Amino acid sequence: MPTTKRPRTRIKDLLALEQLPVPNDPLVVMGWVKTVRSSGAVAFVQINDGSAFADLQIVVDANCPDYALVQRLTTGCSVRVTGILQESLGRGQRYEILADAVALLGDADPEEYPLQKKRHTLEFLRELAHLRPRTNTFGAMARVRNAMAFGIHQFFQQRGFLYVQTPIITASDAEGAGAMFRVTTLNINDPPTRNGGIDDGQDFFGRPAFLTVSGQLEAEIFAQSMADVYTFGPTFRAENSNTSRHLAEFWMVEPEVAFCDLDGLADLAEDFLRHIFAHALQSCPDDMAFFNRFYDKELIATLESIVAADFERMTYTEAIAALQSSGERFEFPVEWGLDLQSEHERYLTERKVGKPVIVTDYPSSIKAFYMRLNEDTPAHRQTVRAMDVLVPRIGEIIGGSQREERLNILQSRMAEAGLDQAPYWWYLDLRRYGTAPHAGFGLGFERTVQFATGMQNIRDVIAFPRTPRNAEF
RNA sequence: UCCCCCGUAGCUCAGCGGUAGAGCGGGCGGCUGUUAACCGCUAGGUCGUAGGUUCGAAUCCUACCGGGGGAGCCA
Repeated sequence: MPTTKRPRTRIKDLLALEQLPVPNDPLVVMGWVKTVRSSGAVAFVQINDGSAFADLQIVVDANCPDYALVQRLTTGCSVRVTGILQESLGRGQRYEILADAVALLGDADPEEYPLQKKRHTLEFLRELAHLRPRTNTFGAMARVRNAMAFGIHQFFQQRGFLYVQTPIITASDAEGAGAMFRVTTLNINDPPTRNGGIDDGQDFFGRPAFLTVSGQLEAEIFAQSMADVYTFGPTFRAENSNTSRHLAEFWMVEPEVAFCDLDGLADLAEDFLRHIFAHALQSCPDDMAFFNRFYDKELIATLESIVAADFERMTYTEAIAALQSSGERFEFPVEWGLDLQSEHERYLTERKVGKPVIVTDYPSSIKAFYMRLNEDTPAHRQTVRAMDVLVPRIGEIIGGSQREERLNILQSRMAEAGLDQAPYWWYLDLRRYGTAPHAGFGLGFERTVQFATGMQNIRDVIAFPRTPRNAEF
């Protein structure tokens, strides 16, 4: 087998060339075969290396010593190709490679290889999480997801935010944000007992430990010293949720900002979403065009309008009034004090205003203890400085609040919620020593990728989805 | 967790009480600077699993398993 010292050229870089290179020396490209069209005179092999949405067409004529080999290539094989870049004689692509040599790196038995050169259902591909990145959809998804993750860091870094890594294993519970996964080294078949129960003192940490449901409380610690911080990492919910919008393991972005109130936080959330959508559109135009064509014809227009326009803002009280006067018939009741249901959120963002909506100042009774209590509200209509960012089709994409920085009010709110203050001693200390106004939000990364790609099911925007009874890969 | 729908060839589906079908994909052959090429031939199935009803079950009933959609919870 011939070898070469020449480095591999990425398909993306070849296709981006303004003109043919001078001198036009032989290049080496490597990738996986998408499709082969062969004949008695000439064969065409389309390969993809993941660097770009587009495939590269390899032309192999009878002069090529590997012509016979190419006749046997099938979808899924990996190959190394040496050849000259030329303007394509056919339509459908600008450049192609005229092959001098083709080497088979890895075979893929066509009788067994499950991916065909045609569309598969997303449900089928979920069973093939190890091969689906080779498809157009999941290659595009991987690149857009990567671009959005980069855009998130870029947004915060440009604004001087500090990226902090909060723990994945935690002993605290962020106010029952959801059922938690227990982490233990105890022998679950024969755990040590004490006083009739499991002796947690003998567990690894000397106490019960869990996978985190949120990095918020730890991010607040850093906001109370570094002022502008964000986290971006995995979080875990052991809820038995079987929907197209929930995962047991998902990634969350959580900025936490000192000396910031809810209005400032809403501004930040709006700028943030606009930045990452603009970044996805700008850095992955081919992938976004693909999603627009095959998954949501309105996708690019919707994202561009979000990038261009201000979000609508209304208070919870205004939202309730709007719902009550809408003339719509809702399945769930609309009444001040009740939480907004999915159907209500979707009405507001899809029908009422037709763009993202930020709803603020929810009743304190339906929100978490750490959200800042509004002054000047009647006792029976107490509200907190909370906000939800609602977007069409997904519903809630961001939830956040200004935090309660006043120690006495925070303590009374915890008491109302029936929370034991002892485990939160450090959280309360932040209010005892140099407390400062601050605010933060959480953004579900997969839901944001869902929104940006038009993918209907959250299991198709993460490489290895974790859902109830599903952790194969 | 609740409600509804669906499990038939490698994939996508039809068949809905009476001898298991199509398209695509695969194999073989042909043809062509082709574009998820095209043309011909061909192989391929314990009809999700286990019970039940029936002379007879892919088809009707029950349970379980798996998948999907919606709801709740939320991000």
